[in-house]
Amino acid sequence: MMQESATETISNSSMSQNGLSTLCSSQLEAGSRDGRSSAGDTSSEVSTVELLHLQQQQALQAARQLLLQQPGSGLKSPKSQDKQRPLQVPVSVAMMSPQVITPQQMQQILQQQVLSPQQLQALLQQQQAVMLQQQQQQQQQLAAQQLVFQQQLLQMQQLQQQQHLLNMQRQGLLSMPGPAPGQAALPGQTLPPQGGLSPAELQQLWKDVTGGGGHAMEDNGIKHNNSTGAGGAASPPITHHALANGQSPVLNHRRERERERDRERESSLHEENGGTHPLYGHGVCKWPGCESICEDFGQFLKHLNNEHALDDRSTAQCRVQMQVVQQLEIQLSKERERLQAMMAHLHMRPSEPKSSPKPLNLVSSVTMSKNLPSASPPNLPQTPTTPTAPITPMAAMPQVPSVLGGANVPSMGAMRRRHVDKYSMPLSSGGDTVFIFPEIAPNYEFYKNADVRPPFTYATLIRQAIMDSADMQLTLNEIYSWFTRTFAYFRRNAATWKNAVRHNLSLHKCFVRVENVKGAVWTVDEMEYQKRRSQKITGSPSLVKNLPSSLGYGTALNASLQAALAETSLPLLGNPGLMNSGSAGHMGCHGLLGGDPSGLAGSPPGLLAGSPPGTLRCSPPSLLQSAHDELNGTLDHLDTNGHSSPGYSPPVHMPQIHVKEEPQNMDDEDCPMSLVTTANHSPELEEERDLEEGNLSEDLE
DNA sequence: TGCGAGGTAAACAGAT
DNA sequence: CATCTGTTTACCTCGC
Repeated sequence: MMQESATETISNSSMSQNGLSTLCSSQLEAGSRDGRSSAGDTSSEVSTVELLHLQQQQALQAARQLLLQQPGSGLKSPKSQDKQRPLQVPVSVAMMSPQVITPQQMQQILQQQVLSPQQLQALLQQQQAVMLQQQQQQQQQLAAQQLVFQQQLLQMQQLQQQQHLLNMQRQGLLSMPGPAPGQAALPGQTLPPQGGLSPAELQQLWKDVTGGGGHAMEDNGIKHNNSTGAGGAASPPITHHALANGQSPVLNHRRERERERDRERESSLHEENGGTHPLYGHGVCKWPGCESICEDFGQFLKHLNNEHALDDRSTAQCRVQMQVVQQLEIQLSKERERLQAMMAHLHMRPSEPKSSPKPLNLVSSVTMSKNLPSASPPNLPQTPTTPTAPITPMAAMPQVPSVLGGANVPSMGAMRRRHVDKYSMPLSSGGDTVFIFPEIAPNYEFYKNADVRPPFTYATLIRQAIMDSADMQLTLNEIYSWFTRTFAYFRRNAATWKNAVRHNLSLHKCFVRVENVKGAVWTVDEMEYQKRRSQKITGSPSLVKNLPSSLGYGTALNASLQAALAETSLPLLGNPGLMNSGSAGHMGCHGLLGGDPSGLAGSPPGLLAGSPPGTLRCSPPSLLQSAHDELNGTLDHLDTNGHSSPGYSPPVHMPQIHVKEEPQNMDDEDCPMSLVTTANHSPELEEERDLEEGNLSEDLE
């Protein structure tokens, strides 16, 4: 819930517009059929959706027929695709059914594009013909005026959508991590399970596009598209967005022109912006996959114009980015649906009526009533530290009323967001921060960019920081840097939270100060930490008492139990061997279907309930799904003594080994959670003006 | 109601 | 002397 809420709030606007646009498209089609639908006619939603599906099926059929007529066409069945001649199917599928496109297909599309432009054109024409035929058969009257009106409306909304999408991209909200070695996709970019691209795959796509893949591009559709002149080079030959819905190519062309105008306008706006550019930060070009160093803004502009001009490669990169965004949007819609269902189940007010798209709202109507952020998505990364309009921290937190309370309100004083912390489990992966939050894991980027207080205790964060370091030890200043680097929230009020950090370091025995050559460093006494944690758990009678009934998110799923789960994997994190950032989004798939978390007696099924068995997948996991799955996987790794399966070795830095003090509870610690590795060196963070200086470079080492 | 956990503020001392 | 680091105490809210 937590995660869903945050994700929703981040991209709500985009999704809403997209959804509206899609709906409008459907209605447009329907309107041409029965001539009765209108933009505000919600009663036609079902039928139009069905019609859309029908049209997609028909278009798919047409594409298959066309391809089957071609010699060497490899379309026999979806299973018949092999890697030698894979593209015919992917292209057709990609155009007609975006949600079933597989990563391989996408890659093939981008890399090879076996279909010639003529074939594509023929395919489109045939698709259009089939659609028209279908319409003629079923349609008795055509309300021409309505059609025109709806087309206009559609264009408007398409325009808005594109604008917003571009904004989001440019603001880095949906930024694609560069292909830096060891860098993996962000949790927030985990892609949907329904055949979407995994972050790693998208990463590969970027590499392909930015690297050798560009040549393949030039040899295929894009170049041809340029020659056609329609929309210029920025118009991809296969506009996944446009064609995905099986809509008329004519309409798509129009949209492409609209987008082109949009891009131009945006570009000019940025150029007038005077030294700031969403693609430029900290002397580095933030164009996906670039990261070229630019001394100043002028040089950046030069670089941008030279290296990222309106050419085939840039177009392809832009297209991939669009794919990323679209996948995220699809995922967001699904997560939103799930959230709605969950909230409905819990008798909570739905955050938003699904049928009423709204601009980005970081504040859930369920719990938040103040500090309403006026920031739209584009503002989000730019104003994480804006004190006047802080993003209400708990807005993205779990929809548990007692937990939420506007922890970011400065006047709260000692008011706690007590258990919020326990819903989460920060993990680390040697170098790159890895957060596995059952509820908010995908929002790592969110916390990184938004002025939202992380729902973790200082102790947890400090431990995370230390475990995140290469040698499991940090100086105080490095801990500070980690805080500021990882959470936008800690880029202000430094005196307050730094004092709290010091206070916690001194207060908790689990933090051990070690005199080093360079000075004092802080380490984590893992046993002490676990001891403290287990005391928390065992000290809560309700934990055991409520175990049988903890089947949901209700009170039975109490804080103690959640704390046990939340911190389950913490000990593991320091093991660099477990951290393979390259497999982000895929790890944690092992043994996830085991189901019975016997090692954690009474583990909250409610927390795991979001994973219907049929929906579990290894690649790519959905945002929330992965968290749930990973939690399952963690539990599966437990034996009955609460010890984890092989893979965890105690941190060698541990100053003392406490053999005693075995956790009495069904200890769940030392269980590997799935490791969603995130790129942790986003330049956006460093843009914060009050960001603590220094130490940023040391992270890059 | 009491207790413990956690957050915040502050005082203080030693080191740099 | 200022700042940083580290310790300690006090007070607050919250959940149990």
